[in-house]
Amino acid sequence: MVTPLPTEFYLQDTREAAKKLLGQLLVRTLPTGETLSGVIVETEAYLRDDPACHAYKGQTPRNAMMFGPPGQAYVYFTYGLHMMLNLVCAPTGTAEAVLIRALEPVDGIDAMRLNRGGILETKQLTNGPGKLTQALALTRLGHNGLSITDPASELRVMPHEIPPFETVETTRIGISRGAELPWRYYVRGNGCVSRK
DNA sequence: TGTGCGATCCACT
DNA sequence: GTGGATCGCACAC
Repeated sequence: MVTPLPTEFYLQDTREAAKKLLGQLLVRTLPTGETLSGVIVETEAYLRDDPACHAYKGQTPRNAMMFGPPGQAYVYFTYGLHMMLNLVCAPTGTAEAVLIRALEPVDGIDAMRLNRGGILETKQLTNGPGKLTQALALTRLGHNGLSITDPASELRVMPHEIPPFETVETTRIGISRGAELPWRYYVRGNGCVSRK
């Protein structure tokens, strides 16, 4: 029986966790019992004292989940349209997280295509943070605060092996403050990465 | 109580 | 390559 990555994984340095999450398997179980999954191929780290971090200015009802224990999902809504999936890292109260930006679909590709509402190439299903939450049917009300370490959880990160790959470190996307910090990581050459 | 803007995506040029 | 959609939150008044 394979178990999810343990809570301890999320207690290491958040940038290290962001790097090591590349190649791991994000698994989503639907209420129907159907399983959707994808390999994590792109992440970004958001740290305390990081001006781009939602928690930079202190705790609010919106970002409260980031201040909670590590190993749970922080799902939030932005641009009036999109959901973002983050994994909370560092000890309770620290408020650091890893943004999951892209997946390579593995299981449940037909269901993902339905959730995305169109005939799309497989790599188009989850090659962006707003797209992958839609493909996996993640919502703020339903999944914010969900454990990702509990084997019975609807959403969890499973240890996974993929062929050796090169990790690219670069600057983060879509932010104005702290934009110069090289805390975005992706699998070089993977077609599902959101943007070069 | 009002206003500005954001860790984006997609259609259209 | 560019701009519109669209809404919750933070902060100013």
